[in-house]
Amino acid sequence: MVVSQAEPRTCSIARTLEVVGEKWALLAVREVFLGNRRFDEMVRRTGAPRDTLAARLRTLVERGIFERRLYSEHPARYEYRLTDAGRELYPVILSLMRWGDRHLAGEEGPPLLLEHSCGHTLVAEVVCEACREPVSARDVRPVLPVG
Amino acid sequence: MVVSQAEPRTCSIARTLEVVGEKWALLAVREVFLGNRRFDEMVRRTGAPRDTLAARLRTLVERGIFERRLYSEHPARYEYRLTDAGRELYPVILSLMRWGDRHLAGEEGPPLLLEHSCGHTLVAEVVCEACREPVSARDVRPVLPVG
DNA sequence: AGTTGAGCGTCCAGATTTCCGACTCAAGCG
DNA sequence: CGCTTGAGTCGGAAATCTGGACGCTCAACT
Repeated sequence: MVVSQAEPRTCSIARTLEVVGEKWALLAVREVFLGNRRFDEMVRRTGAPRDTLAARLRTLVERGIFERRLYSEHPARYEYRLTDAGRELYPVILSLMRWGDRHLAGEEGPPLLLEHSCGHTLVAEVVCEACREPVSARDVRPVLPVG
Repeated sequence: MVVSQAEPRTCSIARTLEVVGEKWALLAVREVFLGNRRFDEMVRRTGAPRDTLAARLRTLVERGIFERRLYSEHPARYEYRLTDAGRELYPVILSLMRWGDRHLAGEEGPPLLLEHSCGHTLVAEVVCEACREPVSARDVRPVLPVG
């Protein structure tokens, strides 16, 4: 009897979204990538409600995306820094940004540019690590891991 | 008077998240990339509540990510297909998946593998379109567009 | 000394979303 | 006829999000 196991898949996409898929989470991550590590600054730049952002930062610290670091004693002040795992979210941020640049930027073009150390404006592209070719959905076939 | 315009930025990341950032949206997109274009199938594979998924599909169609296409008259049945814009979300999906594979897969490894047409298992990497080098956050500097 | 302001939150009440199970409706199957 | 499949809708409970007010500590101004 072949059971067509149609239970919800818990793929890596779903798992990742459980960590950073809540509202405002990725915008908080964006701000830290842009160098704004402080609560008030993040509130201003993201537009998130203070309460919501506070909650989000708490869970992102718990989940190992941010580290809460004391940067001033006395008025005890903390800033949020990316952990290594957090830093590896950069491709996610770049892909989202790229899509928005292409599909949602008005005539004025993208509202933010990134300059790569090679001297060019960064345009992010996803390639296959093995052959270095750009990847499009039609070149890819899903395979169940041997288990 | 220098006004430190700290109003919420509407960057491309925020804009993109407004389109696909709601709960279940990207999982619906994932399913269609995996070839499951039908409502019931998506419900089963994602685990989303039926009504939430129905709402999500509606907005994703409105926003030009999916096309709702009749595949059977009489019992009128529709399936959801990616538009060109939707197909370009592939890098987002791949980046999320990659992060999950690295940081959230248990001992059994990733729950799903992708085979690239080059013959290797796909490992997605983000490179700078200009110099083809892998991009890391520290090689990048934000620049405000001349306006 | 008193006031203002920055920085970093918490608290609360109300609005929105999400969730879940049950239900509908229209075929097609045996 | 009664069961199954496909694609939803409905209603009420639960969770999440929101905006505004408030608290606290310190530093700087008047």
